[in-house]
Amino acid sequence: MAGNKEYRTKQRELIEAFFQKKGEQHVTADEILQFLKNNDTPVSKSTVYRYLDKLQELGKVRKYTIEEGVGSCYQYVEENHSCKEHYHMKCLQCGKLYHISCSLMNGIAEHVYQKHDFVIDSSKTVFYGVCGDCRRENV
Amino acid sequence: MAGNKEYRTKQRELIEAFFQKKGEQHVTADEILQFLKNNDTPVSKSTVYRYLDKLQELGKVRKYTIEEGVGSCYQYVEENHSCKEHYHMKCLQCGKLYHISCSLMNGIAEHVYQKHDFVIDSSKTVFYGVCGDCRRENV
DNA sequence: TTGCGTGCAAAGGTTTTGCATGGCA
DNA sequence: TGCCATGCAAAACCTTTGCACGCAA
Repeated sequence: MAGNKEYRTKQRELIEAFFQKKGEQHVTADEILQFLKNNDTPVSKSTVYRYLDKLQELGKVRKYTIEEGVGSCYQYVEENHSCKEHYHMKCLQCGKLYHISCSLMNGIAEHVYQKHDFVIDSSKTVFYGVCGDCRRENV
Repeated sequence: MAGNKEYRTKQRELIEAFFQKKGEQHVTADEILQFLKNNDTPVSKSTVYRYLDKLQELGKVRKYTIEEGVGSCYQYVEENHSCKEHYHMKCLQCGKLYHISCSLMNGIAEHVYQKHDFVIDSSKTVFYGVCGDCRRENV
């Protein structure tokens, strides 16, 4: 038959707990690994990656590829704000990643769709520039 | 002294020729490797990656990370169209690159600066999504 | 001749996979 | 008990690096 059982295991609970703790922050596979190792509850790489894939399929997590040499980022999708759209801004100097979500920014996708015939995938779109902190430091 | 010599070699000419041929399409390191190998003018991986880095530094090529398992994409920057004042939209399906410039889009940078304390570098920012042509084809 | 560019192979990092074992239901 | 999930190690991937040799100027 269609063997689609899903087991609830300790490892999966730990991984989800880490995501909950991080809220809407981005998390890398390695951060999960390290955190669990430091808490004396190590989980293997394969398990993390496999479960990350599964969570992504289920729509509970989004996957981003922002910079290379660092690995992909994963972000937990809260049940309640599942459709919350937002963009990322990455500072080219300090490398920090910011989230922006406001009415103007959230209207961009609609505008671009209406006027430019293009459907934006905000999860893959990153604004590059320089953040305020770095700008002030540079003076 | 400031030993900043730049040699013009056969390998570099071949790589640039490939970019020229591809126009504004995106290209992966592997595509360059394969194309040159099929043309009986193989070039080593190291050379491709090293020259790609150099081209990027010189601003002749832009580097994007779109999907993984595929590697990074590189796009040739035509000398004449300096794409400074507007944004790019890249279709994730056909790889085509579109330019958008309109009052609303051009106001984004100002808004983000005023409200989010971040200076956008529009030349490095790319909107990812699906273009109208591909969307209609998918139906 | 000078010193930048190249090729090869090895190393680097992240992610995937095969297989035997473990553990949920 | 039946399967799914796990862990380990090895492999697969893309990319970078060290070193000796080649080649443009």
